[in-house]
Amino acid sequence: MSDLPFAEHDHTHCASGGLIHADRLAEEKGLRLTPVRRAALEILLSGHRAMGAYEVLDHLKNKGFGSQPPVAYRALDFLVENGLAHRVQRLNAFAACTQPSKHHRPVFMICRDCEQVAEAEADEVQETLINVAARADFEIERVNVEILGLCPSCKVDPA
Amino acid sequence: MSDLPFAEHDHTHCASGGLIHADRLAEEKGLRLTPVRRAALEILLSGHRAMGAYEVLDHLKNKGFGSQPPVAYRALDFLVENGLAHRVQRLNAFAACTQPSKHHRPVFMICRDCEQVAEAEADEVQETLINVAARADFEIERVNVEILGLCPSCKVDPA
DNA sequence: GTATTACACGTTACACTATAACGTGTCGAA
DNA sequence: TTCGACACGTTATAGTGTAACGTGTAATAC
Repeated sequence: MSDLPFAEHDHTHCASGGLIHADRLAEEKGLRLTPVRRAALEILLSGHRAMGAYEVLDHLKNKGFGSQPPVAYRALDFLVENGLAHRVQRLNAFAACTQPSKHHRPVFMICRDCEQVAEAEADEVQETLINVAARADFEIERVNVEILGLCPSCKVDPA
Repeated sequence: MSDLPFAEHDHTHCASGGLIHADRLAEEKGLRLTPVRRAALEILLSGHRAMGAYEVLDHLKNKGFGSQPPVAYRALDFLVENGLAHRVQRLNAFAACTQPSKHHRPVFMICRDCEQVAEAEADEVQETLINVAARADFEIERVNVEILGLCPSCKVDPA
C-alpha cells in the first residue's frame, strides 16, 4: 500500500494486503466478514479507486451474489462502519481504506480530471477541526474532509 | 446574521440582510441575479437550514416559477458558484451562505439529530489542508469540510 | 436595422443513487 | 426446540440529478 498518495505502486500487492488485514481485523474484533462483504472489499481494493455502489453491485452479481441494490449497499455500509472503506461524498462513491491499520480520520484528495482518489493522513487537520467544534460547543462524531482539484499527473497533462 | 453558529437570532433579519448583500454583490461583479435565482436564495435564507433541491423547487413552483428539477438545480448551482450558497454533501442539500461577505472556505457542522447546519470560518483548517495537498503535489481547487455530530441543544436534549 | 451570439429558463424524458419492506435460512442462547 | 438476532436475497419505490431541446431576450457584430 502506498504511503505517498498518487504514487505508482503494485495494485495486486495492495489488494491482497488489504484483504489480509481485513481478515485479521475481523478475527480480532469478532466482525463477521462474510463472503459478500469480503468480496465487496476485494472489488474496491482491486478497482483501486472510488466506485459507485452500482458498479460494485455489477461485480458482485458476476461473482454469483445477489443482483439487487441492497446487497451492495449493505456490504458497503458494513465496510464503512468498520473502517475498511470510506464513502466519498463528492462522487457518491466508495473506496477501500488504503491505510486500514492506522486510526483513520482521512483527508481525501479527489482529482476532478481522472477521478482518482488519494487518502492522506492528516492529524493536524483533525486537531484544528476539534478546536473549531469546541468553539461552537459542537460534539464531533464523524468528520469528512475532501479536497477537489488536480492530481500531479493531470496538473501536468490533463486527461 | 449570526457569528456564533447555533446561536439564537432573528431569521427575518438575516434573510433580508442576505438578499441585500446578494444584490450588492451582483451589482459589483455584474452577476445576473435573475428573479428565479434571487427567489431561490430567498427560500434558502428564510428556511435557514439545508434544503434539498426538490424542496426548493416546490417553493419556486408556488411562487410561479418553473416546476421541473433543472429550474431548481440551475438556480442553486449559480448561487453555489458565486458563493451565495453552499452545497452540503452529506445531506445532498443546499444552504445559504451565512457569511457571504467573507472569503469563504467554510467548515460545516451538521447536527445528525436536528439536521441544523452551522457554518464556521476556519482559516486554520484551510492552512493545514494547503499543507497536506502540497505534500502530495496536489493542486487544490475546492475544499469541502463537514463535521457530523451533535449541536449544543441536541447534545443536552436529544430531539 | 438586422443578423449573430450568448444565455437564461422552461419543458420532457431519463439516468443514477438509495432505501423500505418482506421472506428465508442460519446460528447461538434461553 | 424455540426464540431472537442477523445476514442476505427479493420486489418495489423513493429521492437526487442531468441530458437534450425549444423559446425568448438582450447585447454585440455587421
